[in-house]
Amino acid sequence: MSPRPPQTEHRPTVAELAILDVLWEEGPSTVRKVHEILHPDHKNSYTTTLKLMQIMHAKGLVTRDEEQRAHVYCPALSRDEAQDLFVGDLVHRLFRGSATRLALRALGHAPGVDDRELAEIRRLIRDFERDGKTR
Amino acid sequence: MSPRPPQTEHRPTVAELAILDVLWEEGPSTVRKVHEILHPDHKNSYTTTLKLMQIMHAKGLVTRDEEQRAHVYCPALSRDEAQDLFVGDLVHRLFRGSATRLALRALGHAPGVDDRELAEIRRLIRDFERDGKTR
DNA sequence: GCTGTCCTACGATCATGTTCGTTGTATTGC
DNA sequence: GCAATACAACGAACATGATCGTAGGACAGC
Repeated sequence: MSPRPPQTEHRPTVAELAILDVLWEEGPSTVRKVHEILHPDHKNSYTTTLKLMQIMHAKGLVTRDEEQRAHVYCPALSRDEAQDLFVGDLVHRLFRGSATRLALRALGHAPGVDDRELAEIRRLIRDFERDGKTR
Repeated sequence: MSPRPPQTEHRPTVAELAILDVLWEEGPSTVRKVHEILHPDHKNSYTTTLKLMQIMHAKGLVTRDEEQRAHVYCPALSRDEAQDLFVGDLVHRLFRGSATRLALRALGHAPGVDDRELAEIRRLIRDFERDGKTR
């Protein structure tokens, strides 16, 4: 019922996000597994992935089980939480604080949604907001 | 009719975005003006803003008119273009490539759009995409 | 028990972004 | 003309992120 512990002070960096993505998709994983999925071509060194994940652990972005010799890592924040963090940033930095504008812009990127449909959704949203819901 | 020159190789950084934001809102501006708007409290030094804008010029993120002693800077990319750059990144990094998912998540942040309305929009989009438009 | 393999830990290095002080030059007010 | 002010241009310093090499310990197979 209590909403959540503080959960994270730091935003994940680009490289960290790539690692979190693997953990979100694959579930609890060792460094080895993450590394093989992320760099099957071995263009990056294993120790790079290791170092990154150690740093993430220090930051509190992941937790780990040290029972086995090869530690098992889990994400400390959900994909949804990360999405909210970055959506909030983007809205603030580039969309003058309007999440609606971001949504419409994103729909412009979506396949299968053309201009006519966009206009329809836009009208819908405008009507909703005009109704003055205060959540 | 030709879509556009290559326009920009580099993504603006956080500090650069703040400067671009001023240029987008205020139109062509001197370093002085940008700095006063960005740091009216003078917590940052003028030369910091200057340096940043010089770097942006070197990167091609802004153009400038050097006729006057105080050069006048213009953004080299529009807000819309910048939005597309970052929306594309975010969709790729955090939304498994689905711009629609980003849009819906963003609407979750929008004031005046409640869950019932979100569901309605979601259904609408699903229907659109089911129709198999290939743009 | 030795050797090779796999793991963690850690320091070093490099790239990039941000901040600021200094210098030199133009402009303005007196 | 001279002093004060405003500006551009650097270079330097610092912070952060990303990459990698090396060292040391556990563990397997022989």
